[in-house]
Amino acid sequence: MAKSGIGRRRTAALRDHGEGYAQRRNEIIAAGAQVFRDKGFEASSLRDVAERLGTDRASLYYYVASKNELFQLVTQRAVTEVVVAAETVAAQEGDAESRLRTLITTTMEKYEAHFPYMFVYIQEDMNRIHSSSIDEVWARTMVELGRRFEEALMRILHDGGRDGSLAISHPHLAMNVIIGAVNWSHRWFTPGRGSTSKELGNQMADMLLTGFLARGQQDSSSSTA
Amino acid sequence: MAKSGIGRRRTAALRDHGEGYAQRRNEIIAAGAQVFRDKGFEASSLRDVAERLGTDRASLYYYVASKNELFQLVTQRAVTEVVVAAETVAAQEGDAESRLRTLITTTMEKYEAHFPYMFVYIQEDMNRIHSSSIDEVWARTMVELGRRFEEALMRILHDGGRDGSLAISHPHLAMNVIIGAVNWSHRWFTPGRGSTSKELGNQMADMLLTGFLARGQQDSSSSTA
DNA sequence: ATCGTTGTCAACGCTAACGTTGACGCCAGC
DNA sequence: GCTGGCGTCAACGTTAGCGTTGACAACGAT
Repeated sequence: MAKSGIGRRRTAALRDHGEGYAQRRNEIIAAGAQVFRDKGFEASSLRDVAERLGTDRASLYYYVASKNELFQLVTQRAVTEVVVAAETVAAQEGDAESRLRTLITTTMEKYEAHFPYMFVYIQEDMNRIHSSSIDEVWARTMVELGRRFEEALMRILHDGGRDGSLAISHPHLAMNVIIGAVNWSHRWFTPGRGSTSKELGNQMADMLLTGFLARGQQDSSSSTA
Repeated sequence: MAKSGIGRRRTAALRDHGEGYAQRRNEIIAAGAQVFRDKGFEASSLRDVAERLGTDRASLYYYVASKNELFQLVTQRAVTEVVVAAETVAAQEGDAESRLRTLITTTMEKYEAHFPYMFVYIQEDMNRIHSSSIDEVWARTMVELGRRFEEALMRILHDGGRDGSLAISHPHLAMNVIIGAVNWSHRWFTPGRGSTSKELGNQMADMLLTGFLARGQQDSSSSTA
């Protein structure tokens, strides 16, 4: 609110986007992402971010208005991109099976490409943000993006029923299982260590599509209780 | 450390476990669980807990030494119980398929029985606790429990390869997919709303065992990249 | 009746984080 | 060489949480 001193200068510098200014700003965003990923939003302080860059906390305010804004800058692009990609896949031609596979691999690849930005977002439960210190308006936007991702996935699952490529008795639960499997990667996936996102995505798709049951059995105690 | 005043009295009251004392303490633990679940550990303050109980923050210290201890009390029993249950299932007789199903349903049932205690634990990433304010020794214990759960699951998956009931090309990834699907429930499952944990567990097991692919197809672009 | 225990709470000191201010050294362009 | 913006940083005021202290009112046991 107080457009005083540093606030003015930041706004100005941002407007006439100086050459190296944007670059330094990106360094700060990257450092912020790492800190947020390590400690979570609430436990992170701008002091941590400054230390990681070997600079002073106050210097950050020349580039960023607040911890909240930094969080937004960290997540904004990555999340939007993932959601748009998902919607694109959902709207593609082709049977639902292959679109589901593509959605999973594409999402994993995006998680890798936007590492660790995406995981910062996944870690925070944007649904409970009203009781957190994250900016509320921003949180609503994020929740909305999450909803759109779910919608894209649901569309594929429903299409699968129609085109006969998928057999899904409980679509909403299926959605949560898929999202859970994919998003839980924030606890174990580190780009560069082990398989690539593409490999992992395909293997995950295999598992989710064909199941763990060895072929040549038809069992299934199954169903409700 | 400072065994002064209130600390002494708390220790004493705890030792000669007064009748209503334990009960009031449990109320506080329950309230703590709710607050932790709503806001996450870091964002929660003892002030929040006190307010939820309509009492004063300082009163809590008569029952609980610190926010850290409260967190431990909230998670301790639930997590231990889930892990022990998982190990029991893993050690049971029977083919791997049915044990895997049982592990999933049992876990979901425990999540329901220990709601919201278990979700408080799942929400926090105990692996990054060294950079959080949660007690480090305690965190290690929790990490160890998580490892034991994974171990139990891995045992079942391996057995499935031997007894021929499961076909799993990438066991470790399969483990992460299953755990992800199950644990992600902390974002969408509320006991009493919708299906029961037993129903959900069985449906999830169906999905993971048989996959989403409609039968009568054998496709699979499959595998690595 | 009185005394001690029990549960509570107002108040304190301390720490850490936030966002702001004002000024400093430095290099670029004139 | 002078001047002006640029990036930095020491220092400030403020807020919020922590854990502690000391006392008070209620009540049960003696």
